[in-house]
Parts: sequence; C-alpha cells; structure tokens
Amino acid sequence: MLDIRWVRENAEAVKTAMINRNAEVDVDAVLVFDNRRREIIVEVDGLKAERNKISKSIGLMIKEGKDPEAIKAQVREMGEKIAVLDEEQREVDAQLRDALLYIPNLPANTTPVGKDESDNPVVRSWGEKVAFDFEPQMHWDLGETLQLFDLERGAKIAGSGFPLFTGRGAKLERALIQFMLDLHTEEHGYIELATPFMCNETAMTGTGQLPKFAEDMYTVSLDGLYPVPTAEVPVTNMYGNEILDQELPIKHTAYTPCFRREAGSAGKDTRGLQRVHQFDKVEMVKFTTPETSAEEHEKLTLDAERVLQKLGLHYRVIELCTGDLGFSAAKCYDIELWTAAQEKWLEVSSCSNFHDYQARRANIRYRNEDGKTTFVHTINGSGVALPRLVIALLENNQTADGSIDLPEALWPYMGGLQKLL
RNA sequence: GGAGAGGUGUCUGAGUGGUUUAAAGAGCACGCUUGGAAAGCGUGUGUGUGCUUAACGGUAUACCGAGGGUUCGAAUCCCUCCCUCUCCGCCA
Repeated sequence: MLDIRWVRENAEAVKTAMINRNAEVDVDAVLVFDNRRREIIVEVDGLKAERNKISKSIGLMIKEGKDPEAIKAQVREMGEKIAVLDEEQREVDAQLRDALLYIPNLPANTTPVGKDESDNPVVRSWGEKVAFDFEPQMHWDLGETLQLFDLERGAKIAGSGFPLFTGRGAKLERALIQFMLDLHTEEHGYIELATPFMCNETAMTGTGQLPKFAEDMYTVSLDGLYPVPTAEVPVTNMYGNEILDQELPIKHTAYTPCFRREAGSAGKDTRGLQRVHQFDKVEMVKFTTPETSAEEHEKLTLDAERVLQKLGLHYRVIELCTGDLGFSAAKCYDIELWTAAQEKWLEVSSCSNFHDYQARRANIRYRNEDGKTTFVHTINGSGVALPRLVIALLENNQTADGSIDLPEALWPYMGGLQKLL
C-alpha cells in the first residue's frame, strides 16, 4: 500500500509510475476519498471534543445535585450528528483503503522503464549451455521412463497440474529441499521456519495477493482460509502488527508447498512439470531498514544463485522492467534456468524488493536510530522453486543411455546415489 | 465438538458507569548524588489519525483481544466473533 500522504503530495509522480507499469489506476478518485475523509475528521473530532467536555460537566452537576436534563438533550443531539459522521467516515475509510489496496507499488528509481518482458535486460549469466552428441530427451519422457513421477495418476487424484512423484523422484524432491534449506541456514545465515500451509484473508492481503488476485488462489471457503501460494505469505505476515525490536535484517528461509490456480494460463507451456498447480519451494524472506534494503536485495539474489551454482546449472539473471514488474514489487530480478532439451529459459526464482509496500499493508515496523517507528522494507525470493529445477536437472544432466548424472552436491542427500537410472 | 476461566501499556498487575488525564510496581532512558559504581532521589517512558509548526513541539481525537450496540458519558453494561488456558470427548 502506498502512503496516502505521499500520494497526496506527489499525485503526478504516482500517475507517471502507473503509466510505466501499464496499470490503470484512478489516482484522482483516491484523492477525493482522502479529502472527504479529512473534512469529516475535522468536523467530528471537534464535536467529540465538545461532547467530552459537556459530559464531564454533567457528572459534576449530578454530584452537586443539579438537574442536567436540559444539557443532556443538547448533547444527545450532538451525539446523533457524531453517529452520522462516524458512519460516513467508516464508509470513506473503507473506500480509501480499498482503492489503495488496488494500487500497485511504485517501481524503484533503478528499475528500468519498459513496456513488457521483451524490455527486460539480462543482468548476468553463469555457466554454459550443455551440448549433446546424441538426441536429448524431454524431461517428461525421462521422468516417466525412470519412474520419477507419474503425472497421469496425479491427475487421477487431484487433476492435471498436481504432480505425483514416485520412488527416487520423490526422494529427489526431498533431497533438493533439504539441500537448499541447509545451504541457506548454514552458509547464508537464514533462520529456518516451518510455517502453516494455510493463511487467512488478513495475511493474504498483507503481502498483496488479495484483494486483487483472488482468482489465482485456492480457497477453503468454509474456514476462510487459503492454501499458501508461496511461503512469502506466512513468513512475511508472522510479524504483522508488530514493532520489531530485533536487530535488522531478519532473515528467514522456509520450505512450503505452493498452491496456485494459474487462472488464465491454461494450455500455456504446461507439458510435464513446467506449470503446475502444486509445487515445492524453498523461500527466503528478509526484513530490513530502508537504508540497507537495496544491498540486501542484491545479496538475497546471489544466495538464490548459489543454489544453482552448487548444482552446476546454467542460468541467467534478468531484471524486470516497469511494465513487467509484479504488483507489490518495486524492483525484481528473475533467475532463469536453461533447459537443454526444450532449449528455453525457465523461471525458477523471483527476487523482489517491496520497499515498505508490504510492511505498510501488514503493518510491520521497527524503531529507527531516532527512536521513530518506521515501516521496514521486505525482500523475498525463491531459493528456489523445485519442479523447474528438476526439469533442468533431468534435461541438462542426461546421458546417452537415458540415465541422469546427479550433481555432487546432492549425493549426500540422495543416500550416496550419484546417478538416476 | 461440550463445559469452565481468562485476554488491560515493554512486563507484572489494579480498575464493574463520571478528574482514569488507565493506579501501583518492575524494567528502560536521562539527570542529581559519587573518586567510580550500587543504593537513594528526581524526571521521562505507547500507537494511529487529524489540525498546527520552518523545526523541536503543541493540540484534538481514537485505541484496555476484534467488531458492533446501550448511555449525556464505557476498560467497566449488552451482542457477535477471535485467541489463550483447564477439564471432557474425538483423534495422528
């Protein structure tokens, strides 16, 4: 959520930012709500001040044995006026908040201006494309042949997009999760969390999934809960409505399954494990001061990259331009893995700096050096998402005989297994 | 799921309709005192919003789990909900 005072004073800058984002936002409507809200407050607070004063004098009159009935009538009238204004303020507050919740974050001034994904610059890349001296197989064929997953039976249980991993495939999932959690906790200084896999509406609103993207979420309507679309939601919101007294940055990592309806993307790149409704992911989340968030964002991105480096997978980092930036993000790097059989880049991580946008929605603050309560900056990134990581491992590490060479970093996690065959 | 007890500031904890402007204590900060420290003494010690100010601030209002209601006036009375604890039931 944007700071309404800032919007009030920088309406033109907000409008420009929204144009750069290709976002249709009625900034003027927000300003109208804001004006009306302040008008009401001036009037109603004045009335309340008067009422408080008179009410107190009624107490004194009763003590002195005087009859307060005449004054009571007068205050009652005032109370009716206050009730009307209170009600209107509630309405305007709700309208203003709702309008603000639908305004995306302002892009950081370092975020490149651009129209869509074709304007996203490549920041850097690591490793090289694998060259085969045989015809490489697609991961969906490798997976079925090696009995790592059984997508048909997964679909039988829950529907397409709900992968069923089997045998060594299931173990590979578990190994990758453990490998990543160990890396982030032991070498990158993150504190591990095991969170609820469902969140309520407040939490989903805090990080920006709601209200705008309700149709992307699964719902458990009987209980008002949402299966988490990312660990970002529980981890960020765990500090909601708090003034943090720990030293910043706070760094957390957590594994959760992620549930996404993927509404509107039916049929797009869905073969195999490329786009699924349920997937495993290890997430990193940081809470920082405004001064250090840019630096911590860069570091977090490098932490995600180390996962891929240790696994020896060729990747590139691109920076999202204003037109492609996610709703809540001010700045974002995507990390994409090269898949050697399909010969395309697959996004496995999205590392975003949200500035104080989520902190304002979720009300997460700290005391700065002057002792003033200030919104923290939140940063998060996948470190990393599993199914596409598995795709790259299968396609890139396959050999002529159809087996898969496992990277050395995974051997201990696979019980010493070095090869899937 | 049933029955009961609770939820007050950083913490402990008083407060069942009217100077409560939320007592008191602890903690914390600052000051005095001291060779230095402790003790002692003194002062201060939340959050949001509005108005005002160049700023420090000032001022009004709201906040005692959340949201409604009754009343001239609510931490206090009423309603709904949430959470915690104890016991029972069910259960991995």
